[in-house]
Amino acid sequence: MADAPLLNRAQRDAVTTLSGPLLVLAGAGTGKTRVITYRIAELIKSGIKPPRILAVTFTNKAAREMRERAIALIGKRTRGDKPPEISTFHSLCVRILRRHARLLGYPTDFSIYDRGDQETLARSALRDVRVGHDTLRPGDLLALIGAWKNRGLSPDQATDTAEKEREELGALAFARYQANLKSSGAMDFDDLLLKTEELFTSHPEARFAEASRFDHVLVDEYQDTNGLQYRVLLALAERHRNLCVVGDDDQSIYGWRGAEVAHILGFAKDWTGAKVVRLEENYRSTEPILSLANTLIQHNGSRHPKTLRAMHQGGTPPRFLRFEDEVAESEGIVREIESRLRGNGGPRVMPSDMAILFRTNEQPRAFELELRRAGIPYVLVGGMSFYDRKEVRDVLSYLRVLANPADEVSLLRVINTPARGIGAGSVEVLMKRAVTAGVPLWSVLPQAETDPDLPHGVGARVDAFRQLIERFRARLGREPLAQLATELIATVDYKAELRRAYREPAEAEARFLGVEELVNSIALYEGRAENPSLLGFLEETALAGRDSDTEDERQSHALTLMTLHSAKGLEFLHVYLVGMEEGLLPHARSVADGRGIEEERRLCYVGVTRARETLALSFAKGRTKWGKSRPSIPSRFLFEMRGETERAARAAAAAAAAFTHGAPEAPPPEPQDEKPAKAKPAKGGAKLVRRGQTAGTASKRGERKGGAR
DNA sequence: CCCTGCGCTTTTTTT
DNA sequence: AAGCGCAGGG
Repeated sequence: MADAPLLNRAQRDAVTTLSGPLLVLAGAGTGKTRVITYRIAELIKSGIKPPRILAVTFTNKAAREMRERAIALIGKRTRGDKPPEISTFHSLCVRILRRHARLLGYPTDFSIYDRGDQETLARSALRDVRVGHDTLRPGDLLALIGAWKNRGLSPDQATDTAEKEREELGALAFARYQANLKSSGAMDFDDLLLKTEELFTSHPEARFAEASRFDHVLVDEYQDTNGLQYRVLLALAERHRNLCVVGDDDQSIYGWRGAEVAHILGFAKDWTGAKVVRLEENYRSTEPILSLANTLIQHNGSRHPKTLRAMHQGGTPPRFLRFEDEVAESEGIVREIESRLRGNGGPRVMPSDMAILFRTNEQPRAFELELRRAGIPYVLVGGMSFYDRKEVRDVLSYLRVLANPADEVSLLRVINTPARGIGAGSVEVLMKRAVTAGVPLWSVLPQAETDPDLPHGVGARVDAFRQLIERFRARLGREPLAQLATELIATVDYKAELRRAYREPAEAEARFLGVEELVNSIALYEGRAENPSLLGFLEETALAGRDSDTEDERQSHALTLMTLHSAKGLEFLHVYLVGMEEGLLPHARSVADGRGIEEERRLCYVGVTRARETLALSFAKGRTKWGKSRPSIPSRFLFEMRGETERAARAAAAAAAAFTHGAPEAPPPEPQDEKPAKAKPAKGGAKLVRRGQTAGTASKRGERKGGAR
């Protein structure tokens, strides 16, 4: 967007309307980040003190970027002054809660439970409430709990509203889940918002104090605000009403997480006198790409009607690529990328100019393999992250126990890792003691030595473990954290544990590198933070684990692989949107109701509008799932984009038939001439490139199979 | 208590 | 294909 005019008329309007509620309906690529940062600068110019401005984003990465841009704009003016508060909803709430946790009966050093911890907790809660034979899966329970928390329901209220049996079971497990969180002195992601709301309702003075810290509130990606976030926002902004929200209803892709488009659609009603500014001039994409996006999104019924105008004329038409299967898809696309990197057939391209976008986290596998073979640097955003690795989680759990010994999920994880003779049976005995006494597991460990129910010798081992933790705990804050962590890892001999668990020496070594990397990140944190503390480090890893500075650094010279959800807000010169198939995009689980399809369509729209200069959409005729190959039907969106509504309907019908009968042997989804690869280019002239399985492809595949064994 | 191996399920997106 | 839970032998 470097070549956009300084500010166009609408942008200027949004930037200079300084007070009262303001809704900026900003289409994709219309410069909304620019509007927010310029607005912050304008507010400061008008005399508002920077720290009295709060800007809220959805990801830490977005917050970091906005902070940098804002500082670059206002730098001189704020010398010596505190900067504006720019953070995500979650870190904002953590900061609020740390100040008032005691009022809610939580320790100030409460732990933050991420998705992995939530699953552990969900699993154990389900074990406790199991009735009869059918039970929920942890993932299903978490989805239920998330929905309840979003609506602000307590476990009791959830029980009252439960209708189906699985909901009753879920509500029961919810009660356990929440009780365990509480006794662990821990909050999950939703709790951070929920407890903030609770704080604001039950302690008006705390709410007043927090709301009084700001005169202006700005919110990015407002279309993805859920009920909890909305209510926290309301509490912070309702006094001064200087609330500026920026978003695009066409890019609302978090409905499954409770995001309500209603919030952005109804903003003018919720905030009387709200001014509305529309940004419709797109500075990102070339005209053919944008027209494809416009055609697609017009198939959605419930939306603010708007049409983006391309400021960049000319450009190449998007291409549609057809492949035999997911392996051919990755081979074909990576070969094309290789040739682009060499500068064949056009200007030379850097890896960082390109992105491969997909719907689900299993899709990048094939691409990773090919990219590694080709020696092309890439970063996989999201998915199995560094912090999901077993060895990293183990060490983090040790650290979390040091910070907050009541943290039960972490304590249970490390109490016998590496194995120190405290088996599952003994842990169960200890747990019973804790439950009966109504105290955290940690608090009953001192009595283990004299516990008659523990097998001989176990009590002493439990006590040795407790003393080990106490010893390190006492040293917190007195010496560098990285040093403490290194020593702890050595004392428990975690390296030996890895050698035991991974018989392949190379793998054990690689795993230990992960541990060392974690220690490095602690050292980096200590160097960077103003007031380094164990709590601060853990908070960063929990809230920002997936996007760190180092990740940013890597991304700056590598090709990006990521989900459509992660791609929101970003842009790339060249985009490959892969796996354009029924069941994948739209995803099978979203097809059930009409509303689901619209969100999938928006997701596709987000993908298309990430591209600046070129866009390729690919699909495979078949795809392997659990070792079995199944035929695929081209996505209805491919047809919709090209104005072939009739064919889109047929693809949808074929998909519905294939999914309901669930037959892998279903007849070929549609006659040969239905395939986009054979269809005539639509108006706007999409150029078609066919890539089937060639002899070269086949032999290459043979090679890899041979080589992999 | 610890380890191995068998069988069963798995189908979305994330702060 | 892969990860998890569980049973059975050291």
